[in-house]
Amino acid sequence: MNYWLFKTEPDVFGIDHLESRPSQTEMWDGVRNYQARNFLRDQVKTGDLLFIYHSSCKNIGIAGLAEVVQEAYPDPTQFNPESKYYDPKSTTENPRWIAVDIKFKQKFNEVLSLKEIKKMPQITQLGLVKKGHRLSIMPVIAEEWQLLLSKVKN
DNA sequence: GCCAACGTTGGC
DNA sequence: GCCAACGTTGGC
Repeated sequence: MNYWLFKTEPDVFGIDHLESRPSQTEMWDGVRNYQARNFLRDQVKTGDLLFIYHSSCKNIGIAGLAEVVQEAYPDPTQFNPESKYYDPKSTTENPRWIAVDIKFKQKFNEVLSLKEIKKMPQITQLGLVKKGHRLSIMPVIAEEWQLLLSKVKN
């Protein structure tokens, strides 16, 4: 089993939206970056756990926990001309983009802020603390996952 | 709103 | 296949 961090803008879709969805489950679509796509396609598996990370907002950081309940399938938005994620070069025979379904597990009482995470000397692998860190889907190694979880105030 | 750091595109 | 131009991301 693997651990992940999924980025999202809470003004658009955050941990609260996920919690209030039917079955607290949502299709994670719209990923249009090849590296992130490859993670979704090849490594994100049903049963994996992930942090929901809020970016581009007032309270930046890890806001909660979710679980992958359906692994890789073709992202339907790529075939929909009405969607802003429409990709005319993608075909049903050879879909370019991948979605997964995730289910809400927990909302943290306090967001574990990026500032705090950057202050943790043991966190060295996590993409968030690296330069650039623009991936919207990134792996979290088990040691760092446990450490981050232990810092969550609940 | 600024701007650095990336990713993508397209001419050659 | 190179690389300049352009677009996007995302913290600040």
